[in-house]
Amino acid sequence: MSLSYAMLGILSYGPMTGYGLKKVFDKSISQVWAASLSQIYRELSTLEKNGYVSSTIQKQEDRPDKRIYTITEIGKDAFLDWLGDFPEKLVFPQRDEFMLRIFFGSKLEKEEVIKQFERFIFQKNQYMGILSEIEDKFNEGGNEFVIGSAEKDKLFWHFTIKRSKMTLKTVIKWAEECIKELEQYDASEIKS
Amino acid sequence: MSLSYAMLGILSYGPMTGYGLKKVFDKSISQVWAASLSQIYRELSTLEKNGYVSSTIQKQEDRPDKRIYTITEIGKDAFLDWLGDFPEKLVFPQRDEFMLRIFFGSKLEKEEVIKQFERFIFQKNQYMGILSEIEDKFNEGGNEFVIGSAEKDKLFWHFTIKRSKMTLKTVIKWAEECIKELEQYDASEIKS
DNA sequence: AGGATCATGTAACCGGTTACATGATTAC
DNA sequence: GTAATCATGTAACCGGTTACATGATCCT
Repeated sequence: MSLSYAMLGILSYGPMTGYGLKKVFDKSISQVWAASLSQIYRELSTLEKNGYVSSTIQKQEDRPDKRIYTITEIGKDAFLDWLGDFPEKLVFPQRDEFMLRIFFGSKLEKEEVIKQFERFIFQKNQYMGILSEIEDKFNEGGNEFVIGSAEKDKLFWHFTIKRSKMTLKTVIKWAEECIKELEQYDASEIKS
Repeated sequence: MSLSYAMLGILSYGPMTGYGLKKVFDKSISQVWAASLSQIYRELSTLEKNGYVSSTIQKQEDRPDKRIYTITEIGKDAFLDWLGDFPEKLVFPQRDEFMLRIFFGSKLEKEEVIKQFERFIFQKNQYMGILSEIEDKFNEGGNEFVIGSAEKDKLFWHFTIKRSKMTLKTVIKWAEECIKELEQYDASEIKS
């Protein structure tokens, strides 16, 4: 399962609590793999049951006790096996609710569809801004929760952000062109 | 649930069997929303239970009997409601196994990573070819299972294909640039 | 002879989401 | 005072995947 390998990958940089893992997900990997806290805790207990991680409890007086997880040798091996074993086929699941609605767009008024394309563009632009901020902080070296401070780690992290930005730019362009095509189509309809 | 609306959307073009729905999914909507047969049958029975579709059995001698589903007025209303009610936030789930591996790419040999990028490019190019074929057939007007033969239906179908092609082109470019950056990084490493 | 197509379903499993439960401390 | 942060979990639900079951006809 991918979630478990994502977690093992993070733990390969150092021991951490479940709560800490969640932060790393949110601040860096979530671009690529998202996880909820309940999922993380559930998965940690099965990882421990299978011997991929071990845990120790650290008592704290002012805060709740921490359960700190450490990756085992077996866990490291499993992670590296998974990493080296790229899947033969990369069938990315195609389920996009926005696209599904566009597919049936002929059943809506043209104005309504254009409004939705514009909303789409607005939100994608917004997300582009957020991404740029994340990237800036990262380049300044500020973000403590981006694991791996080595230059090579940063290169790969940059690759993931780069892909998000490139595809964002593309889908925005796509939506703009769709609006144009819709308007042209409409104009030709009225003439004929 | 999106699957049910996808099915209602297809049935709004005309009555169909579960098996027929599967074909429409595979030949056109699967770009945007995929479905398996077992899912379709399960969903059809709940749709019928809730009064969104009704069914009649058509006896056949040489083939198994057909259960033909027809969308009801309630079903049509529900579909149009859903279609008009675009979601406020389009948070597309970010879970991509390939990207997850790239994220941890610093733990692999450079050559290994490049090999994976090249495999990625190869497969995306292959898929681009398939898409173009689908598009050509569609433009010739050949594909019987693309629902809705009206010009306006075609326009929206074209939008979905267009998006797939544009994003494919972009991710291929992304992977090519990553390879270049990896090689440049490696060269600078050796010098220093 | 063997696989694809037509045609319908059931059951188990797996992983992601949401809700529930608890409770102190700190920052605005 | 109230929201966020720290910290850990459990339970139910929901939807997607995989496997199982059946069986005729058509194409190579």
